[in-house]
Amino acid sequence: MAVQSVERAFLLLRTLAQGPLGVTDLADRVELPKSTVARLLAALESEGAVEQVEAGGPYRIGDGVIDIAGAVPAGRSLIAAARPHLLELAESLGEVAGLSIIENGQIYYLDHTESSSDVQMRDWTGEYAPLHSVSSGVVMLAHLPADEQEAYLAHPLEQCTPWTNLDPDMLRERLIQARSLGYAWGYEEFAEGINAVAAPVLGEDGLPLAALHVHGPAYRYPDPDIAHDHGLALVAAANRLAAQLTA
Amino acid sequence: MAVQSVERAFLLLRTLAQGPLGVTDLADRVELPKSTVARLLAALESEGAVEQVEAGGPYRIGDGVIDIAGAVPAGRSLIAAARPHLLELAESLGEVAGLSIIENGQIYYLDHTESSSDVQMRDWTGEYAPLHSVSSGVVMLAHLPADEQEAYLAHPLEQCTPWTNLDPDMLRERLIQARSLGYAWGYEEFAEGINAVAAPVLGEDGLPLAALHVHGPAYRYPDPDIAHDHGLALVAAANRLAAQLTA
DNA sequence: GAGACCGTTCCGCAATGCGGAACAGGATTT
DNA sequence: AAATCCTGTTCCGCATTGCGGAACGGTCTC
Repeated sequence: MAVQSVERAFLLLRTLAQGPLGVTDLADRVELPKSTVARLLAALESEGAVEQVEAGGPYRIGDGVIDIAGAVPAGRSLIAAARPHLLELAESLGEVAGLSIIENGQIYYLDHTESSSDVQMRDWTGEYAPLHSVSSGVVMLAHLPADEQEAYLAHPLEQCTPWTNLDPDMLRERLIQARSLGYAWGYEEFAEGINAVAAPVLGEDGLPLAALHVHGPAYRYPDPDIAHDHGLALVAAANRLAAQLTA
Repeated sequence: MAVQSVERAFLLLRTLAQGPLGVTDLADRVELPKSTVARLLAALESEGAVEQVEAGGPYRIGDGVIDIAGAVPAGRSLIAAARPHLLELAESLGEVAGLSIIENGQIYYLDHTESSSDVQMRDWTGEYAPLHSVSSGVVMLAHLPADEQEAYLAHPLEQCTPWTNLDPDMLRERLIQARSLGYAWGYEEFAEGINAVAAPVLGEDGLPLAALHVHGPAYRYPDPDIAHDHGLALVAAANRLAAQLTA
């Protein structure tokens, strides 16, 4: 049994979210006595959660709720929006799918589907990776302005595995290719035994908002016959997510 | 005396708005017993207002609050989002700061900081001004599509003060300059004795959502040595607000 | 002037929320 | 391996708090 007053308070808030209402009207809709509604509204008003449009008149949602909601990290709604796309990718491609953004000049993993394969793999959600060492980083770097790309390539690059590509010229070539193809593969450059394909989720300005990727164990992923098709699947999913985010 | 449970529930929500916290930590910060906090969190969780990041772990703000806030008309959240930026501008530049949008082909002032200077100035919140006569209008007009700019310049322009610039060719030149600099100054063209600098808050499509401005009395504002710097400060604040709004 | 309807306020009552204590589980330390 | 610490969760006796019916003041309509 929850706290009745809190339950009722949120009932009032959700009802007011549909549009401003007076005490009597609100009481009718939520089927509570006017005095109860008035008292709860007074309490919500003290918290800034509701406000009267004019003295003695209808109530509406107040800045108090907006301030609380506004403090929520933007990435949280991105995760919610991307989640169905990740599940679809994981289902159709048969490997783990993930979502990441650039944060502090690195890849930050926001979300992953659960690993359902026989090989139990580590979940990188909440972790960071250098841009150049993962396909997500490569595809997002590829869509940053040239000066930002150069600034990144000019700073010391981390050798994550023996296969991590550190040569700036080869990396530049790789960025060009990623931009051209729309996706990129990474082979054991960040973690040994892990390969991944990624595509960028672009904003209307062409800058990368996020990246979607699918990764699997290097010993069986990818089968060369499917590498390009998986790349295209990532591009398609990323484009669908981008369209949704900018609608 | 408000409803204690509602008061406490919102205290928890505001505290969680600062970042996810566990029950014990939260109880310490709000100085309530753990069982009280746990019960209120359970109630808020039932409403979707909070959620546990992981089972048995920290709590964070939930979609229930975001959904309620999301139902609020956009202008209301724009004012809330812009407010801290206005206060910061007013504080750092030492003059009144304001927020406006284009409404019905005119500037509509949504909000202003309070005038703290020795010269008491009028508050234009809730009022309109012709686009060409104020720097806010100029910077937003500058970022509208060319056909909309031409349509505006083709219609009769109001002479608000003897200094109001009405020449279409000079106004076109001014729009080009505003677009190039990112900000614009207006000298007594709307109200005698008032100068203002403004920068546009642009959406991801490059179209103006709003404008931030700072204005002061013409006899002392701006000091020529600081005009460019204040312009840049407006640009920086507008860009930060834009980033926040489109996250 | 009477009636209708709104938001607001009051107050007796008992249901609800409170908070101390205890519990279960996981992590850390010895 | 055992003890300790700390977390989130649950329980339950108690009394404070919230409830809701009734009344009030103000505004609008007829």
